Amino acid sequence: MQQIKVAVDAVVFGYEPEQGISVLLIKRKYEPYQKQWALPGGLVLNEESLETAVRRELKEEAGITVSYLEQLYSFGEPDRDPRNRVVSVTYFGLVRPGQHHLSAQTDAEDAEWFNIKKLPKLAFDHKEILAVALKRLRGKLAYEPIGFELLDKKFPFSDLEHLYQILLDHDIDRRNFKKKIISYGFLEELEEVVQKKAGRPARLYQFNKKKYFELKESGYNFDLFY
Amino acid sequence: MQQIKVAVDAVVFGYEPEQGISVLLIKRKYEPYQKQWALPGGLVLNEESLETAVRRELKEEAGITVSYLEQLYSFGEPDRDPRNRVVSVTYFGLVRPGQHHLSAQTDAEDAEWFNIKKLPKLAFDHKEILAVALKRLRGKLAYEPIGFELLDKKFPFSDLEHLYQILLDHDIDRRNFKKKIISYGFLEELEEVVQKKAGRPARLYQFNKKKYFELKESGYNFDLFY
DNA sequence: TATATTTGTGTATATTTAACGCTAATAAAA
DNA sequence: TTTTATTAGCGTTAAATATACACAAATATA
Repeated sequence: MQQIKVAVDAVVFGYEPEQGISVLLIKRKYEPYQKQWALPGGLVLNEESLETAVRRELKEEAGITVSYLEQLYSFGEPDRDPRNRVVSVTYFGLVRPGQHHLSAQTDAEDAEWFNIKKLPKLAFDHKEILAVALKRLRGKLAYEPIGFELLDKKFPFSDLEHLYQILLDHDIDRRNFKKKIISYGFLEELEEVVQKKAGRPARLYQFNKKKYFELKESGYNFDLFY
Repeated sequence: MQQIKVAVDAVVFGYEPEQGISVLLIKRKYEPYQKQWALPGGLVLNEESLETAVRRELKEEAGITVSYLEQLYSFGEPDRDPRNRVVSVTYFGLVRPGQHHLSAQTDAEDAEWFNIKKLPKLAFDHKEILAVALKRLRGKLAYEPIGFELLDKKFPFSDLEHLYQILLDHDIDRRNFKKKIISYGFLEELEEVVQKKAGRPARLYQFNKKKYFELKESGYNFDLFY
């Protein structure tokens, strides 16, 4: 008789120009790893799909709705949970800054954003899961315009620049970067401008998903290593 | 009380210059979908890791050992198995031609290679799983030298050419292709030659994993769309 | 009013990719 | 044994793409 439970866990990233990239963690209310930080997640209900389970947990534990969600990897080592065997199907999510605020926790004692460079000790094998998620984030950024899911719907070009700089962890040439992104043709320049601090006001841009999918269908291949 | 079972399934591809790309299928011995073709796989034992489970099933059902294995995706829709809910963690495998021969079936009535262009009707949601695997195969081929896992250890260059041609489904320029592959520097040209049918004998090459990983570490990025 | 800060923009050079066809070596057929 | 068919092996040029690089415009702040 098989004695294995199925859970889902989510690695949700957020970004703000001021703070950089953060990941959503919850503080566990119960044993094991009581009061330690962990990825949001939990057991899958008998009748719900895996994705539904993740979205439900994110809502319950942190009151959050993601703008992007995809399956990441499944972790199933026999001893990854000290209680009993649990296979966890993990998901990779992104939220926009406007959705950043956290609330409504049930199973969790607390939910907070942690900068990915200042992480606490994590429960279970969640450190490993997070490492896989970060690798996916960096990888995807290079060949899919996933970065837009981390920005507001309308954003100044410099936000995008900055996002790539910190994710790729090196400076980029502003002119060449803009040239390349613009050449893909899935960004719309708006009339509006925004004033952040000092300096010249910046035009706002928005991502056009429809155009992106058209390009993708026609076999275009996005490529932003740099 | 959670009532979900955990299974593994494998999509294993093989390649032979004559036949092209094939996938390994087994004929089911028992209900449901009795006598239909399906992907090899089965329930995970309580104490074994997921990967161990896949390798065990491949051995039991088809007597095969893969040269490459990685996790593909997890399928968990509540109704994907008519008996009870089963979450399947699927794997993506490749075998070399020398390992192609099949044998030793227990749960399976039969095991056979099917050309990916001439597939039978499949049990469960296995058609969908296969589609994801094919997408992965084509995708990976373009940015990782995974093709070598489908060839013999020593192979003439034309085998590699041919493999890419049928996978990418269009002609490639032989000269440019060779130039590009050679430029990566992870192929070794051997003294040996081989005579296939008519025509000039071909030099044999072999893949040098060590050099490949060195290149990869140093941040090289393989790229073979074309 | 001067200074600091951020946005916005073009060109020249180097590198990479793409297009292209003939000769060499062998087996098979005449 | 000669001819024919088949596959392997190889270099150059043109086009496209990527890279390096610096100053002016618009605003807030001192």
